[in-house]
Amino acid sequence: MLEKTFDPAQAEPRIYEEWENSGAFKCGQPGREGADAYCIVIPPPNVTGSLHMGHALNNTIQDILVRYKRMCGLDVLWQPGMDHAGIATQMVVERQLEAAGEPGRREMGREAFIERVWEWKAQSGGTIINQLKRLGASCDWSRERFTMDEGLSEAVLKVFVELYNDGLIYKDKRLVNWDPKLLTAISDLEVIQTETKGHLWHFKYPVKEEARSAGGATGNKAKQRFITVATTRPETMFGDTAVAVSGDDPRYTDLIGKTCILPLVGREIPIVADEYADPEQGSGAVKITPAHDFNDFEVGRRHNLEIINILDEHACLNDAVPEKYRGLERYEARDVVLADMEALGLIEKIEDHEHTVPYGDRSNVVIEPWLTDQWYVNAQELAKPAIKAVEEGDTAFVPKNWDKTYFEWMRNIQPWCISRQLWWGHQIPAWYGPDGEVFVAHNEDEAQELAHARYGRPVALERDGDVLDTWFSSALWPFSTLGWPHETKELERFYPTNVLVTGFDIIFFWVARMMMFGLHFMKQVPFDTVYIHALVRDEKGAKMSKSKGNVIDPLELVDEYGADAVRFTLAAMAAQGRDIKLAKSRVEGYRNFTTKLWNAARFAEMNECFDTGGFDPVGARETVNRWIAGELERTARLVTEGIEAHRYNESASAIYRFVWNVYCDWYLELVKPLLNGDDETVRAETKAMTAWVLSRILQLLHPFMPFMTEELWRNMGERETPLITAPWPAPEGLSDADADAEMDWLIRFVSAVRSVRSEMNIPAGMKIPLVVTGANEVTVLRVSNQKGALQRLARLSSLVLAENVPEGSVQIVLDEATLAIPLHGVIDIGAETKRLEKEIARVQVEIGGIDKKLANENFTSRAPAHVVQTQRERRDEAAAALARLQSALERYRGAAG
RNA sequence: GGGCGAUUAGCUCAGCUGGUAGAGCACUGUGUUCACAUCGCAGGGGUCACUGGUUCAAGUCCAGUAUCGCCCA
Repeated sequence: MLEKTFDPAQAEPRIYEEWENSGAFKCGQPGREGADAYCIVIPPPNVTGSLHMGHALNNTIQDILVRYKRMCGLDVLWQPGMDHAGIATQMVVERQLEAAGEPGRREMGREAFIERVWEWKAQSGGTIINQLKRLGASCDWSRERFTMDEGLSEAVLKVFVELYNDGLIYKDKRLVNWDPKLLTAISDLEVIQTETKGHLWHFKYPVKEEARSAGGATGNKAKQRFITVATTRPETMFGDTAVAVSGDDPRYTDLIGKTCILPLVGREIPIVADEYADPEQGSGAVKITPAHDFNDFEVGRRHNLEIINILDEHACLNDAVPEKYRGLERYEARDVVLADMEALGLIEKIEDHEHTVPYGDRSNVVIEPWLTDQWYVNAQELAKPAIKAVEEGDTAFVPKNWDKTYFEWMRNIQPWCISRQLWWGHQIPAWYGPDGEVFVAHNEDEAQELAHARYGRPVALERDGDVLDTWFSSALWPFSTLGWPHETKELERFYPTNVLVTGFDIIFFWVARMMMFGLHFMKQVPFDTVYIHALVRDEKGAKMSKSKGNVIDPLELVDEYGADAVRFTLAAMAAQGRDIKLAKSRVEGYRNFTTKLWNAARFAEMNECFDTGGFDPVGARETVNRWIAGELERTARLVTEGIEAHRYNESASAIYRFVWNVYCDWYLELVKPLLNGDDETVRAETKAMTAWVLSRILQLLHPFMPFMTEELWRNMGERETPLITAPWPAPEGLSDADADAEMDWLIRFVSAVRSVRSEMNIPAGMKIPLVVTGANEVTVLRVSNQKGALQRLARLSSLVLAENVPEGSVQIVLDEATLAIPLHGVIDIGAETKRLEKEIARVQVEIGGIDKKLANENFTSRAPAHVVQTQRERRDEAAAALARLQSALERYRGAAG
């Protein structure tokens, strides 16, 4: 016997273990050698990460696809793994060392530190993997990969060396986003631009050519001309090498080409005309600090300006500034500069000013644009085929409009800085000779060979200490995890993969880079489809983040409602193109749905409806059975189409409606008498159909709620295979229009009677007589066929056919017939009259509307014939109903009068 | 500044290619034999942000306005 309720906490781990032990998650299952392959690579979560709602949605969608395709008979690989998250991981371990009072990273040295990171990973890394399992993710864990694994590292080496040899990786001195706390370069995408209230300081720089006359020490200051520059970063003035003004700005035209004297420093710097200076902004003149501002760097390049780096790696002033200021931290320096400028009377004014300040997303300190030597990938070159592939549809975004975001970024792509000043990661395979010459090779021996060839003798080589950006290795994920650079059978079989499922915020991070490297090294796109799902937000629509403290922990929801309910909720809310604002009440509602299914199964069990196999629904005789088979098949089609089109919410709502509003609300109620009846043939067929439909429900629901469906599958039939590897329902041509029409009529009949009962406050327990009048042949037949069901569901004491409506009856118009409920003395004629009048008014409005349409020449001539036809039919039906309602009303009036 | 998107029932949201406005939750009334009170039955609630346009027909297509959100600079 099934327990009274399903206990997810007890059942889910047990079922998951059984799946895993059975090998069902693995690709290459016996019997599927000849089947089509289907592959999804997981967007690798971070080894330090833990499951948040975004992961829950992302992996639920992948698991739905994977389970569905597995049931369709494909050879499925869901390739799992994690990336090594250079900065994040290094920070975690460093913090751990600090907390334990142990020597820091630099004290213990590189090798020992990296050993500690591996230890950390073994002990506490990858908690997210177990969290994914709790969600039911059916990844092939036997193939789990990590970006720092030997195989993936081999791929990284090969890629680096090849791209270097092809000239697509190079070393360059450029401005990077420098994190002065973590002491490494970081990517644009790791920089958070934050709106900040600051100031705009207006500094007066004296113009050399218009200085006061020599010798006038005390001054005829009025004669001295100044140019006023506005800046948000006074402390960078030591690095100024020009002042820029707009060439169209009449205030400054005469100054272009002249020079000014940089206060505090005394350096002469040119005044140049450049479009970057905006006459509307500040004073219209800007100081140019090419070494410390990305825009200024470009201006400097255009005017061939000197680039003076004034900061060290900690963002303290270096020896390039006057002695007084050396060693000052950038914000200390700011205060000193302001004080000194003030003392010189060179501050014209100070305005409040809102501007964006870059912060490191990990360190949360202000990022400094800093001039350094770094390794770069020529992303512009690699982007070309990646852009083309999407333009030509080799890879398609779903929903489509995301390709705009992709194109926008790819077409404006900057050189990709891939070196990081960290220890945890793939160390760059570059060795330097005594003269600084670089040798890029797969290993030191090979580098030595190259060096030997150059120097003609063995020399000491020093390896580049930097490591590669984590995304460099993540970019190889779709093929490195399949065994590349080795020609494995998995690589052959599963590349290109089918779909990448991810959030839009990841388009730049992974999608773009995977596309570039996939195309370059495999000559094929890494995936046919990129499905971009919604972002999960909190109830108010804010992005969930740790700092905001509005995070809903998916595992808490799983504890509370079960994994099935959480998954179903996410699927049901995963409509395309919209964010998900998650409310707990939705999860609760879908938990109730799982309970409903459980109870339906218990009902089936109590009535000995077991799926013993071998039942052919095509041969069913009973109308109700033929009907439910057709309804099931229509639902199966909707569910299938929904998944195929990535419209998971449509699949979810189709199966939800079928299970609850069709199977439970009507079918099970209708078959109760049959299951308890005397007709053994009917009974056997109904038992079989009840069980068969339940099995189909379990199959269709399995991708969405795998645990409960698997549990019921085992308990509700004799099975050849666990549900996870059971086949997906295929269409069998089960629709029967006559059965559908009859059941539709029955449902309307029962609903109408119930409605009237409720309106008239007829006690639920009270059975009432009902007389059908004006019935045509079909209705006469249906009444006879469905008499038991009608009496039971409408709670009728008797059901008869008659010529005339008995006096004092409640009357219900149903198609051509009028249902009369004779209740002498019970009914309130006045209330009934009102009810009918209201109904009449409603129908009249409807008819009026249709008549207006049909009277319109343009409508009848221009609208498609079938639309016009539908309107005519609707009008006829409404008119017939109106006539019957009116005659019903007449009878009351007769009775009252 | 550039781009994307949203505005539909009290709340959270569906509504694909134009053709009778839907769901869940909440609310109201009511509970009959043993699947289910995590439930059943019945019900109330919407000038689909606004203004124009296209069309026989607009929540749906187009333009503009307002408000809100996100991404990029």
